[in-house]
Amino acid sequence: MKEESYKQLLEQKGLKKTKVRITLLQHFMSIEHAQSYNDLQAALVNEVDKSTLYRSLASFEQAGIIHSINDHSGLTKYAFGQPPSQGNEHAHFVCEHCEMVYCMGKLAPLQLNVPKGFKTNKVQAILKGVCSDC
Amino acid sequence: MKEESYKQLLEQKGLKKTKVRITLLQHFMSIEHAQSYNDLQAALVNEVDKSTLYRSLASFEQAGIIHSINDHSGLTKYAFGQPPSQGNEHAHFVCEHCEMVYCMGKLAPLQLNVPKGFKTNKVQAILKGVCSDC
DNA sequence: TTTTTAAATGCCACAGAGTTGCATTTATTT
DNA sequence: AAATAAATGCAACTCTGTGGCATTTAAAAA
Repeated sequence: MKEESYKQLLEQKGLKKTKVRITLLQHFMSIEHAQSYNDLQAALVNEVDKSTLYRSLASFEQAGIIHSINDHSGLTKYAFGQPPSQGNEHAHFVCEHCEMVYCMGKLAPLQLNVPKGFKTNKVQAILKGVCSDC
Repeated sequence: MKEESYKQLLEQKGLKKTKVRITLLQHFMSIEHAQSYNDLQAALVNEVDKSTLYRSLASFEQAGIIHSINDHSGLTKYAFGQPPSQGNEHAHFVCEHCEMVYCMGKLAPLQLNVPKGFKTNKVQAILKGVCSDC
C-alpha cells in the first residue's frame, strides 16, 4: 500500500500527518497480530519517545483506527481495526506457545446466566490455545 | 465460620498457619467480590508488608485457594475459589458503576469460529454491565 | 510564499504495580 | 527445647504508563 493511503486515513480521521503517525500506521497495517509497546518500539527502531508513542496510540484508538486489548499478560496490546462496540464485539486469540494475539471474527451472542439483578452490557472474550503458526 | 476452619484449610493445602495467612483467608471467605491489592491492604489495616501480601496471594493461588482476575482495569484482582481449569471456566462480571468484580457461574460452552489451524484450549470471558447493588 | 497558530514531539521526572535479595522472625519438626 | 525450613519485613529495584513544559512541526491564514 502506498504512503498516500496512510495519509488519507489520517486526514479522514482528522489527525495531523506526522512522521511518527505515518510510520506507526504503516506498521499496524502491515502486520497481522496485536502489538505491545515493546513490539512497536522495536519496529520503529527505538526512534520514538515513549510518551509520544503512548500518545499516538491513544489518539489512534480514540479515532477508531486501532483498539487496545487486554490479553491477561499484563501488557496492553494494540491491533489495527475499530474498537469493538456494543453488539459488535470480537474475540481475541492468545497463542499459548508464541504469545501472539490475534483478532478473531465477530463473537456469536453468548448464553450468559447472570444472577438476578445483574445486567450485562458487553462481553470480552479471550481464547487461549495454539495458533496456526505453532 | 470459626478460626479453626481457616486453619484446617491451610493445613489441608500444606501451607503454614501464619497470622497473615489466617487473616487474609478469613477476609477472602467473608467477602463476595474480587479484591485488589489495595482492597486487601485496607482490609488488613495496612499491617502487612507489600511483598508479604503479594507472596501470600501467590501461594494461595498456587494452592488453589484463590484465583487472580484481570479485569482490564490495570489492577489484578483476587477472588476466593479455585482457579478456572480447562472445561471448568467461569466468567467474571465487572460492574461499570461500582467497579466491583464478581465470579459468575460456569461458562456455557461457546460456539467459536476460529480460523483454520487455530486450536482453542480455554476461554476467558469478562462481562461488563451493572451489578445488582447498583 | 511567508507568517501565524495550534497541535505533536522529546525530554525529564514521576506514579503505581509488582518483584527480588537478604537479614530476621516464626511455625513446625525432631 | 533445639534445629530447620519457610514466612515476614525492609529496601531497593524493574517495568508500564502518565504529565508538565519547552521546542518543533504541520496546517491554516495572510
